[in-house]
Amino acid sequence: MNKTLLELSNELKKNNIRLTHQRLKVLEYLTNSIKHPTVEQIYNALKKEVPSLSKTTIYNTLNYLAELKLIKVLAIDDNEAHFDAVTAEHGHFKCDSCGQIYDFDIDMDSCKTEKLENFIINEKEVYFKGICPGCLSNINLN
Amino acid sequence: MNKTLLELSNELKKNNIRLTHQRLKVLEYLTNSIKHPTVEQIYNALKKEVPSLSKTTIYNTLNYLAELKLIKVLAIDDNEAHFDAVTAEHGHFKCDSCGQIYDFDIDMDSCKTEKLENFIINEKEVYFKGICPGCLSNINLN
DNA sequence: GTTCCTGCAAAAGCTTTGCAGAAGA
DNA sequence: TCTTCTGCAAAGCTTTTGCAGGAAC
Repeated sequence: MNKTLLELSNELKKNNIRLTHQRLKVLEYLTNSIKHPTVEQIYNALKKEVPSLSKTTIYNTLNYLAELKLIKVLAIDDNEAHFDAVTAEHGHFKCDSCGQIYDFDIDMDSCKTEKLENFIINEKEVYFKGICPGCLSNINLN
Repeated sequence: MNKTLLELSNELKKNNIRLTHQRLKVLEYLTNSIKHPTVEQIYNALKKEVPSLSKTTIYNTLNYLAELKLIKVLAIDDNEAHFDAVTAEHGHFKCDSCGQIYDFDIDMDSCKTEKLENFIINEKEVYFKGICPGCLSNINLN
């Protein structure tokens, strides 16, 4: 369940964060994307349409959204952060071969965990890594 | 179940990686530590005993161990990598208040997950974040 | 003696910060 | 008009790389 552009926009307005042209474009790209883009990818995708756009503004916008918990920052990649407009609980699988990140359903409440009785848990991240089916079939063909 | 210094040493020897004085000290520190240290922390802990030690050597050693899957690199912290000599499946909880990382038991096979039938999974990371009991009781006292 | 390692310095890469001019409300 | 934002340049950090001297075997 992706957050819509309208939802994000309204949340920002509520928090007195101005809806500039650049920010709307970043939000639009993020909410339409299923690929958990990086700042670099957002920048490359939008620079034709918004030539003046800077990475600073992208960071600025994403950091606001993350602070308001409207998006998630994924640390699944060693080099750079990926951003996800889907905040509902789900896991992420990163293919070590092609680098693509896939979503998968996971119900953390069904997991047997222990020793966390007196902890307050605000955030749960699940990262799996390996080889995706597409890369697997390519390997088998060779 | 921590890997022992002897186990790690033998594995390195098997892989033709020389057991220098510096590497043994890094291994020793890591296997005796339960706190998932960073490169900075290892460096600060060992520089009195091994004054010439450089961070380059610590990175070098840890990267070898990680490549051989003898230790795990934790991406639970946004700023820097933490290292864990325990490679058996378990989750990590990071306290947003004090920054400490706690281990907890988790049985991933008991989790309801879907959509990963044709994926090869080599690695599973589970990161929870929130407030630990120690910080909670401090907050309540104020 | 050969090979690999160490540690310094420099480079690389992602992210943040300072600030003057521009845009939003 | 007043406040906030943008985008450039520079700085900050962690991590990697190049390389000459040194240690391991």
